[in-house]
Amino acid sequence: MQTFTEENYLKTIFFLSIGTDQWVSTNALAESTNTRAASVSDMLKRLAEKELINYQKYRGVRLTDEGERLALLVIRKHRLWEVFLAEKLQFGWDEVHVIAEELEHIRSERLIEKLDAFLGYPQFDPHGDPIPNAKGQMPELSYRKLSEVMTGKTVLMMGVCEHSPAFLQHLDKSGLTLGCSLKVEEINTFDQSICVLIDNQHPLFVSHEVAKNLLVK
Amino acid sequence: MQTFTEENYLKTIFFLSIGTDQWVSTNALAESTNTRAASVSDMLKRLAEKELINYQKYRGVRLTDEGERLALLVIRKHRLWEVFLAEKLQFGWDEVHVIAEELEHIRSERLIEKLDAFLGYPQFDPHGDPIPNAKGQMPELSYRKLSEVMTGKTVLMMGVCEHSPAFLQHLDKSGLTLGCSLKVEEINTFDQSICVLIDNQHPLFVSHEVAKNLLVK
DNA sequence: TAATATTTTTAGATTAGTCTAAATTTTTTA
DNA sequence: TAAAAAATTTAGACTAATCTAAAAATATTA
Repeated sequence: MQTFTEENYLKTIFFLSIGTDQWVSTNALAESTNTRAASVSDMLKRLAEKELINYQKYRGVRLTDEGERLALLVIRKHRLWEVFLAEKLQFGWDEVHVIAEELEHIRSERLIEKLDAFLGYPQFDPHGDPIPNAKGQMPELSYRKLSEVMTGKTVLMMGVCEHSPAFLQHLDKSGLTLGCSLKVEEINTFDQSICVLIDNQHPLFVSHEVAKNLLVK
Repeated sequence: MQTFTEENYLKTIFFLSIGTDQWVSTNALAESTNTRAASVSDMLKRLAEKELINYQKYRGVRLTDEGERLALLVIRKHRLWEVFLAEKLQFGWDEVHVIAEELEHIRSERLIEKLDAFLGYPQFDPHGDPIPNAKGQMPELSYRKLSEVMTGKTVLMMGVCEHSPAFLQHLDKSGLTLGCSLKVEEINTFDQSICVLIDNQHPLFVSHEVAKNLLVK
């Protein structure tokens, strides 16, 4: 049985590992968890003791299979609660993360399985992120970024890379919602900004900064 | 902002104060919180420091107005979550308490107000206990115990005193649910056990021990 | 490759919440 | 009402999670 803090470390290590086959560094963890490197070192010893991570002094950490399974179960809970908050309680997609950060630590397997059923076994959270299954497995998704799409192509908005409220509120204001179609009309060579047509109706100017953070297929 | 532990102490002091105008004793708190008297003394100093209780050494504690308000807000959250678990997730009334003990500490006013709305502003939790309002006020209910009802009278089952899973499961097995009508057919003078007629249909034998824990009107 | 810079770990403290054992206060009782 | 019993508090210690400052290891660079 893990503490809240241990669960948060596992989750953080998981996210920092994604995409790289590198070991996660102490400093990266300190930054992500808003603590100091010394505190991270302490915690890593504890997690290694419990065999949830492989830890090599000065070299970094990796999740063990069990550590990854636990991390994914926490992420599963987080994302299911986000769906609940957005769909049932009408919270905005920019608001759900903070509350789910607390709810994800509620310990009851039955609760989460019943919640899953109540929500109709959703596959994605309100940001388009996939929801791991009860065994702690998550499908690999291979979406492109909008910034990589060629002029003239039409794609569907499937998710976001950036999850900050500020970014999500910006998308709301721009009329960019999950599932909308985006036709790339023009890419400005100067600053990589893009003109898109949303759902074949509304034109929109999208900065490169934003385009880099939109996942499409 | 209180910690989980502080919130639990406030809640416990509140429940131990109900009905009596006595001050709550250190030992009573130690028993309720499954800690030692010494630990309680420590915590009481902290809570007194924060002006959430009036604490007189060796004499006991009382909640201040602010302490009572906070206790009632925790109870509000607890009971609203219980309604959610029972009505939306189909948990039994014997299962909801344990999970709500964790959910009651989630910190978001907006969450609890939206949950309240989602549930249709329920007035009672699955055990018939009243739900405090957002200001931290709870209606006084004056129900009798079934053990105090005269032979021949018909009453409605409104709540329970005892909340243990074992007791609630016993009621389930007996067919005693909130809102059912109970006609007292006979009271055995020997052991105070009672014969009742449930909903004018099924006869049932009720021990004094059970009757003492059923609230009726 | 030696000197410097960066990263990481260790050492030693701190806080919340808990404990046991001993001291103190209050209550009960003879 | 003094002695015994019960309740409560204090003293001192422990654990988890954190911190700062210093030491040690690794990486960079001239």
